[in-house]
Amino acid sequence: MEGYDKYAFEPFAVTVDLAVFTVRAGVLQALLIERGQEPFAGHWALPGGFVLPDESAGTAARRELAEETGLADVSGLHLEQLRTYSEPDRDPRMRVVSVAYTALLPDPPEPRGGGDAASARWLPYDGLGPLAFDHDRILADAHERVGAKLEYTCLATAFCPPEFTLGELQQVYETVWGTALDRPNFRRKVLATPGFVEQIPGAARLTGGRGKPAALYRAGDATALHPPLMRPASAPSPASAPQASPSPSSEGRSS
Amino acid sequence: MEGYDKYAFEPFAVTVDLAVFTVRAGVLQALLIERGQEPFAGHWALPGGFVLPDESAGTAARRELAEETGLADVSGLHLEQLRTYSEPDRDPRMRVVSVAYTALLPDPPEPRGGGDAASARWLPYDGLGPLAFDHDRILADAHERVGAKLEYTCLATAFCPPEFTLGELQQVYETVWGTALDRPNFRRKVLATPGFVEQIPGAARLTGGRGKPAALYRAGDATALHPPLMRPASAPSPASAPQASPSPSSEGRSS
DNA sequence: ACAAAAGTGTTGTGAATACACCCATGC
DNA sequence: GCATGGGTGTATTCACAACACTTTTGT
Repeated sequence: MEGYDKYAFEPFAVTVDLAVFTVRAGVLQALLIERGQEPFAGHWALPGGFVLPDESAGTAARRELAEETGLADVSGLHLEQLRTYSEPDRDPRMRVVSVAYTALLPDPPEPRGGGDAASARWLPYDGLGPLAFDHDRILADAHERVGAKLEYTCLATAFCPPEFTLGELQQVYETVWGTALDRPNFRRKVLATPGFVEQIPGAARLTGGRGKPAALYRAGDATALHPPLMRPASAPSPASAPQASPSPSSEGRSS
Repeated sequence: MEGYDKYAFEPFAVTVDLAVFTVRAGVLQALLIERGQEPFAGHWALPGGFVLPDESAGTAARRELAEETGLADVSGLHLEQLRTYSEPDRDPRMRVVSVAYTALLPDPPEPRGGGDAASARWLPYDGLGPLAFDHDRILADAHERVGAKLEYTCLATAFCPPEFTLGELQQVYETVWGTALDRPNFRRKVLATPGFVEQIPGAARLTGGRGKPAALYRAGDATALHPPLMRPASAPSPASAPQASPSPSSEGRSS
């Protein structure tokens, strides 16, 4: 490995895989595509695709997100690099190194993207069967990361439409964490954090059809939560985040 | 991008870059190598190298770490994936996608690795001149990440030798964060977290040559800090961690 | 009237801060 | 003795959890 002979090695393919989440009706859902061909024909897989020669992985991820969701404007969506999966045997066909990204969207349209996706669908995160490649692990890593970031960032608003109620924001937390939160305390905490949300003066909206109309809020410009909004100590908590060595990994091609 | 023609695209090189930190005498230091050839001849760069065809990026990172530090046993060291840098123009020679790793070590030997490193040295993190490629950014990202993880994990012990005093542990925090901490409170916080450290019964050691001998501790088996040990609100705090799009990136070849 | 959902108030407990103070050692 | 660093105690402040209660809507 001295010089820079481009063809010194078997080439590596570099791809992106997308773990796209949304919260709909109190259920955490992930965007998945059904594979039409081997390997893993018939299995669900994460959307993704090759990084093109002149784009960065981040650019490729946003391009794939647009193709896969069919959304016209994907520029405002939250998209964040998760980690890279590079086990040599991730993909039986060839050596594929995949940079995984996590995306969060509000009120998703049914996909059927304009892109090449065979059949893209939103499926509930809980109770997913085994996915193709190591996509189970990627999706689980993404879920863990999103759950953790809700604690110390204002990320939750990325799941919400431009105008939302505090109840809806709370439901994001409860859905991602899988725990119930105390409404008065949640409310105080959110409002006490400057820049997390800003109230829209006159606006209000009914949420469940019944009950008092709720005030509407917009996402603020803050990005961090100080102090954090910690989830109640319940689960044994994975806690030791992504390690270096033991990282299975795989990738999915959508086209 | 339909099939799987291995040579459909200009090949991507996949490399690892290492941001290796240590704390010596209250100074945060990074392991860097001096580049002997263009591009960036004479500049300092992160150690790193190609991922070989049959190894994962994590395996490659640990191999490079051993080569670069010259340490016989590198298996116990903390090594963790940071993120991947993939801007198309990172390296002027060809398309290089680099998976960056962060490593932490205690009381480092002077490098001069058995490896191929031209001239590897520990340099103080503060006041580093511009590094080769986008290694400035990688190193800054790594520093930010380590600082953040000290808050909510037991990572600090990775900077310490097998037996250490609480004063030394505190110095790790102070050095990485660049802030002073209250000793009594730090002590209570650490001891109140079960599994963070465990005292070695009879042992004690002088630290500064003067003063009362300090009790010795070993790293415990805990991995998370609940509740976290937050750094005093001071710096504007980058807070919004790695985003997707704006990620310059580069790589360094050591051989 | 009742249910459902938003919103407010209060109170007790625990944690973090900011100190003051004592102990052991080298010089 | 004094400087240096380890170790203990304590009071104030702050944040949070828990829960009772009021308000506004639809049925």
